[in-house]
Amino acid sequence: MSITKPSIPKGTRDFSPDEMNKRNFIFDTLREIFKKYGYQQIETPAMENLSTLLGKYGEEGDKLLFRILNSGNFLEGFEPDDLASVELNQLSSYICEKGLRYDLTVPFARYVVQNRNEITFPFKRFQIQPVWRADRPQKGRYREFFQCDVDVVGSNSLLNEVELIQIIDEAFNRMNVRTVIKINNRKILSGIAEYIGEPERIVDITIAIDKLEKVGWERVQEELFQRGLAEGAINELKSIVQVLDLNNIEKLDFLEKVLFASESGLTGVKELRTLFEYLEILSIKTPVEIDLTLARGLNYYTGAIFEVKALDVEIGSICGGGRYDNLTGIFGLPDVSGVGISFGADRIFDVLNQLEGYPPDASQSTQVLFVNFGEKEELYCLPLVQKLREKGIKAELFPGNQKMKKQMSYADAKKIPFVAMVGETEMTNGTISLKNMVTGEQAAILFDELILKLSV
RNA sequence: GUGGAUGUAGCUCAGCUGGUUAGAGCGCUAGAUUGUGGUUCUAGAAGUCGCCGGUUCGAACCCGGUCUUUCACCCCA
Repeated sequence: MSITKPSIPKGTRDFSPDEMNKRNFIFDTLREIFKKYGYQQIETPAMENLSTLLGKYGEEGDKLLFRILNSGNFLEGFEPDDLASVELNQLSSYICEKGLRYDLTVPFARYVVQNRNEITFPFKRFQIQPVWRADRPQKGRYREFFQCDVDVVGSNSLLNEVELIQIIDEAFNRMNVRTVIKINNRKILSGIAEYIGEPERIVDITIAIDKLEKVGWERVQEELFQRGLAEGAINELKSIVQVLDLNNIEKLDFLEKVLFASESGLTGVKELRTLFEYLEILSIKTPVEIDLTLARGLNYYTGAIFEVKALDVEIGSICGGGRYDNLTGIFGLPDVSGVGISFGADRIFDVLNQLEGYPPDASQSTQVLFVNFGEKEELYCLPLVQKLREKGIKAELFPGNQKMKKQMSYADAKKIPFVAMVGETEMTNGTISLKNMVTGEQAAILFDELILKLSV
């Protein structure tokens, strides 16, 4: 067997202890907040049956699914000729029956339907797990990344939308990331599609206007035309979408007038009005703005659509979600409405890295290292270290009687703030020589003093 | 899936129009300092120049392919 250069698959990453400290800061913060609002954690398997996954994310999504080759002789019954003639896609459906999860929402829907008899509705759940997409990696985009989902299913109340905005607000404030929450409503988009006389083309319309901010109206117009929309409809669309300068209430007033003939459009406007009424009595620090160009890729949103953008870093959205009225319907449980958002932990990680917005102690691990001077000293220090740990102090005894220099360097490399030295002299005196690794000061103190010094 | 860039020591990068033993800084190891890290000084180890093939007397350098990383498009956290 030849030695191969160690490597990891495209689009995946290792995380060092230092990076894990930072990532855990994100996960811990989110988990704590989710729990505070009454959400319960679940996990689902990394792999799902392909039948659960396929067709849920559109044609594009199917292509990006990682498929898992069946074990055993998966080619049994195939002749070489068959392999040459059969379509690649078809072939994979014969030899793969499992795939890696693509997001957390669809597995959650599956979970809800499968466990509907055990679940008390409304069901508030959160889920922090990796997902996989066979996408081509680029900036802020990985093949393996973590999503942190919070959803409520089984409740139509707009209170849920409000609560999710509160969660977003609190989360990014705690993480010191300045953001803006963009919000839209699928019903308004439907209303607009009705208004311009193209009610069937809502998907084409939303995909095109989603790019407005990025490429400008000219290009959007072109794309709409290519997608076969009538010129008159495009012009009417323009007059509606380009109300960017208005504030939220003005936008709603405007839409209410324009969409008077569309029942769904008016419902959407009303929903947003209610939402803003609630938001007003809560002190939300993050700006929330209505963005009619916000459409998002997934087709299953039916009401509110959210997206959160970092203000100080160019990285796309770091959190997104919306309401989906009938997600569980495809698994045989109709009329269960859900609303949820997903925090993109890896992008938040990238943002925090660029802003250096971690709390200063986020990388500190061990508080005190005991230098190992030999066998007698080991026996003397071991119980001391144990006592410190019982007090909740992170302590370690260097494994092995290595050169002092080596042991000190170890403490230095690990950024351990204190080194305790107990040799013959200290054992006789019953003291500990404690060195502060930041200031370089050193003093002989008693063990009880050490405990006091390290307890916070 | 389409198009562009990239790959040289553990890391960040030099390396002239192709020319003989491929360099630096940081890091690492050892010593100065056998109970003191981080600073300083001295010495040392370390590279199939991503991989495969081609052109050439000669390739890190030119050409083709392939893989990696990265940027944009599509799409998306």
